Amino acid sequence: MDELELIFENATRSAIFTNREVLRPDYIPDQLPHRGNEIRKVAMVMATALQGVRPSNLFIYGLTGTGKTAVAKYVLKRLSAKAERSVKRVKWIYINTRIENTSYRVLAHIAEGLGLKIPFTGLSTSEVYRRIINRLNSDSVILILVLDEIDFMVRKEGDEILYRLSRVNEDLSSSKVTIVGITNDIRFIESLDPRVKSSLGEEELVFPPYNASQLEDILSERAKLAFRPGALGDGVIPLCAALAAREHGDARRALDLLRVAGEVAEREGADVVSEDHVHRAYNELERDRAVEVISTLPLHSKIVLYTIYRSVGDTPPTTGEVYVKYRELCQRMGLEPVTQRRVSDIISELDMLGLVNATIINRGRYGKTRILLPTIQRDVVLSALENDPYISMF
DNA sequence: CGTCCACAGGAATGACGGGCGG
DNA sequence: CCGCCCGTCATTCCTGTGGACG
Repeated sequence: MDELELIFENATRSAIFTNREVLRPDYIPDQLPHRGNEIRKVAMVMATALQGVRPSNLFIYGLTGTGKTAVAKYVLKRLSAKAERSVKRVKWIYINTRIENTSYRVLAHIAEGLGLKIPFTGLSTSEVYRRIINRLNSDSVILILVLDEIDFMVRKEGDEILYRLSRVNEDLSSSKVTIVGITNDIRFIESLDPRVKSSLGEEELVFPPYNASQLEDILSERAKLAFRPGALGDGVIPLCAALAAREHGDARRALDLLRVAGEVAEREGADVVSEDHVHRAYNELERDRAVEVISTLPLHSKIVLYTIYRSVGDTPPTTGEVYVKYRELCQRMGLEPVTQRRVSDIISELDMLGLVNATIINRGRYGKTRILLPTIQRDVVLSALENDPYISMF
């Protein structure tokens, strides 16, 4: 066997995985462990469609990786399968408004889902809306619209499409439309126009985060499909679950961790995934995330981040101290520094991105400030910053 | 017990570049 | 293609605040 043949063989035949696709975030399993209550609730709300009655609009809230999307898709898939054998026709369209992030694209997506041909530009949004209405009126169907990550669209476009969609039934005679909104931002609901809020939230459902033992069940379930028998070390799944549980019980993170751990093991030619592989996978994921986030930061945010991480070892700096160092650095780099007010906002942004930990403290006579603690390994941050041509010049 | 520190963080406004509808 | 709008980064001016100090 020649060298290339060997490489290709190794790529196709894994000592670790039988099917790694089932560990990817967009995979929808047949079983959704520990979401029985949620599945039942969604199903009960949606079931009226089978009697030809419009289901109530539903609002689903829950942190990332709590199974919101998976449950919604799962129930609706089952529902439409059941409906094929009933009198009333039920149709559902899934839209991720983080991707279809303008009202035009959302409407165009709906129109396409109804079998209409819509150019990606050229029509006004009201024209697309009109065509959707016409189509629905010439048909008799219960249409369930799933708007995932609905907060993204509203942040960008305002809630006027939601208002329009929530009242679409007033323009319809034979067909009916139900809206299922999904978000992980709880404050988002409060920011809505009260009319939209009451209409969209006819039914509400909160998805609690998974705890460590529930994550273990989810991982075990998938691992059966993903890994070769015996390819997983004993402590691997509990460890992945524990690490992910620490980060708000995010099942997606847990699955990523398990998959990457498998890939790390595979890369080194091990035939069993060990706990050590999990730790390395954890670092790798954290590193990737940090590099990704840091590389897209504006220049001055990078400089502020740099001053915070450079001073590790001394006592944790306050906003004022960081600002002084930041100004020095700007001068050395020949850049105009931004104001302290702006740096204050930059620090808040870095805090929200999880790149630093900013805690407000009151030192009485010595004022109120924030102390900045690093949250990530220093070399990860510094090497990510090196990628910036400006910064690497020092 | 009132001051006053060292900022937090809200509001208004502006420069700038990119995308979109007409 | 052009004007307009919108998001982002930034400034200016501002009011708010917990508690050590005198």
